[in-house]
Amino acid sequence: MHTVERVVGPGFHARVYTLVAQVPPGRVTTYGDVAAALGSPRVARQVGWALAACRDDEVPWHRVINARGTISFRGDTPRAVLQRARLEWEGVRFDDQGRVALAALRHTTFATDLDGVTR
DNA sequence: CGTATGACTTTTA
DNA sequence: GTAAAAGCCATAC
Repeated sequence: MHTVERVVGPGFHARVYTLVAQVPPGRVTTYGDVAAALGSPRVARQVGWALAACRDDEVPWHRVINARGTISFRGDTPRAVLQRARLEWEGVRFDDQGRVALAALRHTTFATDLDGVTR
């Protein structure tokens, strides 16, 4: 199915994919952590933007949530439901508030391997 | 090239 | 604890 033709377009996306892809299953990370791994904790928005433009099934975008430990969705409810379903399917438990144990599942150990990526 | 928006974060009240 | 405002950078028009 179509492979990703242009993963490395803007460049930023490539790094986001790499970091997110390094997040182990059953674990979650926040946009800020990914942004911080990229070098700037303020680019969290761009991280979300990169994931929004992401159509790569190989990228566990569902493992990326906001700093509140909840799923971020700005009008795309189906997407949030899908994300929660995938996380639950991986073993992530949600509380009554729809939040995950961010303190325990928060993955901040990123190995910036930009070997195969532009750099 | 300039303006507007955005799957966010953080600070301050 | 919640609420509102400012900040940051990239994509889209």
